[in-house]
Formats: sequence, structure tokens, C-alpha cells
Amino acid sequence: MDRKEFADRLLKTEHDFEYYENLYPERDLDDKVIVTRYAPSPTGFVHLGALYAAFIARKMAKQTNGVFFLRIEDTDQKRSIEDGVNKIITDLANFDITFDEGVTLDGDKGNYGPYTQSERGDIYKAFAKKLIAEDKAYPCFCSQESLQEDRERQEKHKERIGYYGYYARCRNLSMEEALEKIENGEKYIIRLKSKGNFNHRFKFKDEIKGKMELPENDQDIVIIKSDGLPTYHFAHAVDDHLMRTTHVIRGDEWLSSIPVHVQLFEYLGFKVPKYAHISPITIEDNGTKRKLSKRKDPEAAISYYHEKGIPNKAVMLYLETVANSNFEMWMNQNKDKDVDEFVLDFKKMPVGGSLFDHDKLMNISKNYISTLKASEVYDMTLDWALVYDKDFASLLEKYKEYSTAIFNIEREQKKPRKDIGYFGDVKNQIWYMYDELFDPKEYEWQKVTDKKEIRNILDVYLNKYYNETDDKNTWFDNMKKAAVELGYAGEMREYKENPDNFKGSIADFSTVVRVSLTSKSNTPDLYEIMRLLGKERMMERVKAVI
RNA sequence: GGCCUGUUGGUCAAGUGGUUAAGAUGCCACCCUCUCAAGGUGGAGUCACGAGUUCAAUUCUCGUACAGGCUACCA
Repeated sequence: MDRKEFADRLLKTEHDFEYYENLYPERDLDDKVIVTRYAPSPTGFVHLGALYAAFIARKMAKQTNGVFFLRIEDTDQKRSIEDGVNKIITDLANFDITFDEGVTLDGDKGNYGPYTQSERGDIYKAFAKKLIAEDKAYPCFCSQESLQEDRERQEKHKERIGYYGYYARCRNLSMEEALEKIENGEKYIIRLKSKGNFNHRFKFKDEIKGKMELPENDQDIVIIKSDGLPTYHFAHAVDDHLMRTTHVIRGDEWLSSIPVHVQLFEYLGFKVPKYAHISPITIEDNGTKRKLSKRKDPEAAISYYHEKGIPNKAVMLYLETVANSNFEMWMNQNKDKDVDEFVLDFKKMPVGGSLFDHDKLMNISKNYISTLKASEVYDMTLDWALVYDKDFASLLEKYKEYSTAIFNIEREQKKPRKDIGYFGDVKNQIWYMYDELFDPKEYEWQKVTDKKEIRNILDVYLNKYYNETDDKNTWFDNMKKAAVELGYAGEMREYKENPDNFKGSIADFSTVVRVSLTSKSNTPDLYEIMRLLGKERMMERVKAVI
């Protein structure tokens, strides 16, 4: 019996590997063009780190007019959830992560599919057969129990753990012995027959991490599991070869699998792609850094940002600064340019992990929101409120013009207000502008607290000096006049020079008006607020104070 | 345990065999100002440690410590 026959007995396939090699020809692309992918398990959950990796991969491909495709890695059924793929696609689309090729909401797109691993069983088996025929792979009949025993023994003797050398028992089975076991109904998997030597090192260059030396792989790793599906390692090699991936961009937890992956590509006769291993986004936990964890850290889920009302765009800008820290500087120097013009560089990506910086995200978000038009802020706040604060949403809908005008205070100008960091905070900032919400528990009186004095200020100012039709300068001049009439300094300078000559300053005076109308000592421009409230509502609020 | 990777202000980081070691963010102060938010100016704060190479080391080499990742028929 020759090994080819042996391989046929072990794995049944419709086609052989040559068929598939021909089916997926090399892409006719320039050398510098990047073909890459995002390859999640269909868990339906998009981790911030995954979004980060997907963003980098997409941008790197786009920059070279390359190809970015989506492949679903569902070889482990335990990780799949219903509708998980669609969730991932729509979640990513919300962050402008779209694909040129691969799995879509309406099935596969592109000539290198299927793009879902569970639909590629025949392909993996065809290539596994090739390895078996070339004596580079073999069936293994070891039980989970005996593997476990080996591991315990290895641990006890302080040996390296794994299926290699002496412990790789099934690698020495003859074809006849193997077939006999199969006829007896013994279960088997397929393992790689590694000729690597752990004491030999080979040089490897990662696009991000740079040059390094790694030991050769000497483990007979599993390539086909007992369910007939490939392991990640084997599927990676076969898929990224047949899909003609030029750059494998993924998290750096894979870095230590490089010896296995390089070996797999070589044994299969494939050209090894370039690798870019992205360092993780970490978080501080009890004084140590660790990767953002889906279970422990709410920030790990992209839904977190949605809930808070942090714009997706701001999250992306933040991720881009993490990816290439010079991006921020570039943005400040090129305010008129589209951020897509910035060129990402593997070499500038962080090599260690980056701590998730909430302050920085907020700052970026605040700056981003400040560049939006009032109507955009209105739309985005409403979108948020529709999901997370229905009452507020109905107010926004009821008073659309009015609300937009509120958002327009000190906006749409050279140096716009920067007070909104996330839409979840908007209500806290402007609630007092809505009569339905205006029900102050306390007034934040500052210097002037005497009720009589307050009453006097309001009476004189509103009845004698306030005109609804005044422009801003006149309005302020009139307020100053009222202040002076009642013994307050009209100019801050005057007051600072001789504080004893006055009851207070124009600031103290205006604060009385501000607090009376809003209950808050800190608000945006008082003139705008008074204009928006209108005299009638102002008088009503004043009545409540007096 | 083994293998890999990393360590520059609180955080994100640029950078170099000789620099006053960028910048951002955060913090503090002051200025501006009707209060905020901004904006402006200034300030505090850093090359993990120990050897070696060198006239000179944050930078190169080795070691130590610490941190992270991997070490599955999971990805």
C-alpha cells in the first residue's frame, strides 16, 4: 500500500488539493497591495480589541487599494451563537468597517469562497490528505485520558508539555497498524508529523514587532479534529493561502504560534504570508495591566460606547491614535483634511500593550462633537435617547427646533463650545431648559444669597433693563446699567481695584439672574439662554424664586 | 516550569552613542472672562535595576526584576 492510498482510506474527499489550487488562482495584484482579512468566531460579540484589529486591517488594505475580506472561523461549534455573524457584520458596519469580499448579510461575495470555515471541510481534508500522502501527517489514536496522563507526567518531570518525540506514540504506527485500529472502530484525529527541532532557532520578522528568533516547532499538533473539522492552525494556513492573503493582521496572542504556522505553510508548499501582530489594549486591574476582558471589563464591549453615547467616530479616532500615536498630531495640523488621508504605518504601532485611556477617549470625543452642527448633535442625542432615555427623547421630539437651538449655543463658530463628551451626559447639562424637567431642588446661589436682595435685583433688572429685542451687546450694556444702579461694579476691573466700594461685581449680579432662571451657577451663555426661554417663561421662573 | 515579547512623566507616547529628552492627555497655578465649557501662558512630573563596551549609554551587550502572551481535538 502506498501512502496516497492510505490517505484515501483515512479521509474521504470530493476533490484533491490540486483541484482547489486551480480553483483559487493567485490574485493579479501589484506587489505592494495588501490583501488581508478579519476572521472572527461567530460569537456575536465584538470586542474593542477586535474592532481595533479590524480597523487596522481594513485601513492597511484600503491604503494600498487592496482587499479586505471577512472570514468566519466557526470550527468550534461551542463558540457559535445564533445570528452571531449578522450581529458582527452590522456592529462593524456601524463603525464604518465594511468588507470588499467575504461573508455578507446576503451570502458570500467574492471568488475565493466559501468564506465560512464550516463550509470548507472538503478543502481542509484534501490538503490534510496531501500531507498524509507525503508522510507529513498521520492518524493518532491516543485517547484524551492518555494525553492527560502524559501531560501530568511531563509536568512532574519538568519537561515541556505536549505531543512530541517520545510522547508522540502514534507517529511510529505503520499504515497497517493504523488501518487495523480503524477497522476495530477506534477514533482518530490527524496530526502533523513535525521534523522540527526545538533547539534550533529560526529568524522571523514581524511587520510590527520586528526581528526575532524563535525555536522550531517539534510538536505533532492536531490538524484535523475528531469532528472532521480543522484546528485553527491548519485552517489558517489553508485558508490564507487559498484566499491569497498577503498580510495576516491579528492579535499578538498568536505570536507564539508562529513556529507552527510557518512550518505548516512550508510543509504544505505554500508561500508564507507576512504577519503583523497587534499588541493588545490593556486595562489596569489591581495595579497590573492585563488585556481588556470581555467578562470583567464593560469597556471591552463596543455596546458600552453605544450605551454611554460616545459617537462611533470618536471611538475610531481614539483607536487610530492608539494605533499610530502621530495620528493626533497629524490631525491637529491638518484640520481641513479628511482623516482617511492619514497613512497608517505598521512600524509606528505600539509593541507593548497600551492602557485603555478613558480620559483621552473623552477628550477626543468632546473635540469631535464640538465640530458637529447643532442639527447633527440633535440627531445623535435623539438616537441615543430613543434607546436609553425615552422620556428625554419625547421631549427632544416635541421641541425639535428649540432643542436644536439649545445645541446651537456657542456652536458653529471658530471656537465652539466643548462641553459634550457623550450623549448620555446631555440631559445633565441642559435639563433646566425644559419646563417639564425644570423642578429645582436647590438653587446654587453664590455670593448673593439674601432673598430681599435677589428679589430686588430681579425686579429692577427684568422690569427696567431687559428688552427681548436687544442684541447681545446692548443686552449686556443694559445688565451693567442695572448692576451699577444697585451698587454693583459694571466692570470686573473696577471691582477688582476697589472691591469694598461695591456690593459685588457684574459677575455676582449676573449670577443671580442665571441661578434664578436655571437654578445652576454654571451654564452656557446667559444671553442665549434668556433668548431661548423668552420673557414669559422667565417671569414664571422668577416668580418661583421670589 | 518552558518559550516568546515588552519596560521613557499618572496615562498615551516621540526620539537619540553627546538633546534644555518632543507632543498629547490628566493635574496645579495664573491670564482672559457675566458663570461654565473653551482659549492663552506657565508649572510639577520620566528614560525599571545592576554590570559591561565606550572619552561619553536613556540609546549597544549581558544579567536581574517586574509585567504581558502562549504552552488544548478553543480561537
